[in-house]
Amino acid sequence: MAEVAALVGDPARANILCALLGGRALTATELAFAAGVTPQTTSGHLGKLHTARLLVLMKQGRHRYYRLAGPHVGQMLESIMNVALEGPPRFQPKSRTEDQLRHARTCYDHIAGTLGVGLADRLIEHEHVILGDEAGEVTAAGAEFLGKLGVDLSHARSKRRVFCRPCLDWTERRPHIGGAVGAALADRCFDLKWIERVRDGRALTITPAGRRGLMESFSLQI
Amino acid sequence: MAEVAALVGDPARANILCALLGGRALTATELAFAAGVTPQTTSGHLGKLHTARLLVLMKQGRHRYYRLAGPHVGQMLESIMNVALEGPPRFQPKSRTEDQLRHARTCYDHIAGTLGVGLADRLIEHEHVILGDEAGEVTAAGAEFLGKLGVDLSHARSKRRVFCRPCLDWTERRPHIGGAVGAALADRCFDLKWIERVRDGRALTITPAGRRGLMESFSLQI
DNA sequence: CGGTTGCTTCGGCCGCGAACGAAGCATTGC
DNA sequence: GCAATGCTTCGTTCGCGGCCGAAGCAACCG
Repeated sequence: MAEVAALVGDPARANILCALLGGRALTATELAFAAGVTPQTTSGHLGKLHTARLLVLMKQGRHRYYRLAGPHVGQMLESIMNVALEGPPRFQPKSRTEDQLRHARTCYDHIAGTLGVGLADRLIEHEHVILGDEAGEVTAAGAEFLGKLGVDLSHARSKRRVFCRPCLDWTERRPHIGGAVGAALADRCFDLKWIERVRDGRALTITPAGRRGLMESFSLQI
Repeated sequence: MAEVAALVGDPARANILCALLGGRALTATELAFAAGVTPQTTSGHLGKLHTARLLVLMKQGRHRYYRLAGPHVGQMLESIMNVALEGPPRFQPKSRTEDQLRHARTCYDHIAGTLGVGLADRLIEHEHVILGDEAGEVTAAGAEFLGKLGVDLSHARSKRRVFCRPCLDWTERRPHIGGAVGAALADRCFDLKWIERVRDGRALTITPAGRRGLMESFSLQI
């Protein structure tokens, strides 16, 4: 157990894992950039994370794509973040990308940040979703609403993962929607080109079409 | 975030935190024994864990009692253990206390191990409790059953914490019952003297009275 | 008051491991 | 074929941090 924690406990590796919280598989070089160290150092870190089975590897040509080994790893990282937030206030320089992250980002595979919390608020307000402390459910009205939006709920329901759960947002400190429903909603937003990924990181931008769509469907002013 | 993980990443500190997962407040010397290092080294570790607010301190005479700062810390530790279990199989020597832990132990404030999973199984089997992946609920029949046993559910319900949730058992690899319900049930078992703590650790022994009671109330053969 | 116990602070030793430079393999492209 | 790119392995340096011995406080006890 200490070994796993020690792996996350190194700043470079923590950066790597956070970058992978975006949910996408990234190459070793991209991760080297994210970690802020040279490729050869990164390679060592990736090797350790891989043999400890925190990451899985996909070889493709001369690229090596690394992904988190599964949701349990993401959940662990989130819980560590939560504890870190309860800690003494830390000095953290504000930056451009930091603001973007606060605004909208992916959280493993669903939407977080101001946008994620806003979506959750609207869905709860209209009783499309009921969100408890540890789990949530989509109402009949919510299923219809999301269905009209084009979100594939039946596919989400068939998956072997938790259908709907709250996920504590580390910037807003309020829950957004995770689980299969959160992932399906995020997928649909990508398909509709409402949101787009920024470079290699977790940050998202809302497109003009997204601005319109969110206003029409969710009455959400960005 | 890396700082928090690094704190857990040291073997001595990991031992301290695991010992405190028992839910009780322990003195610095007891924790030194649990960690396997000298008191002065332990003191340094406790200082760090305290300033990082993973632990809280209660001074009582010349003793200093340390406790986990809250359920979020316990939850983090559990999630790290879960990931550690998914990792490559580790060589772990079997010991007497290890067996005791597998058999019955506290998990922060509720019952885990063979006993904890057995209790959960029986409650689910009789539809006294419904347990999902991320949350659970006590049925009307279950409330009556637990009430007759003397478990104070109304008090548990009034608390500001999650009422009933599954907690993945790291030895049995199946869920037992956590949350306020799990804590209330454990409290009652202590009151009835069905179970007793072993020394300073998390391990529990089942008393002869407990053996009878568990058989009569839960048809649980130990 | 000493004496004991519980815990912390100080100082110095030592080892692990993170970091990078350089070189070694693969894969792709011209 | 040669060169470029992507990534890893090797070897070395070096600094952080865990560890303990000794000493310093603080609280109880006679």
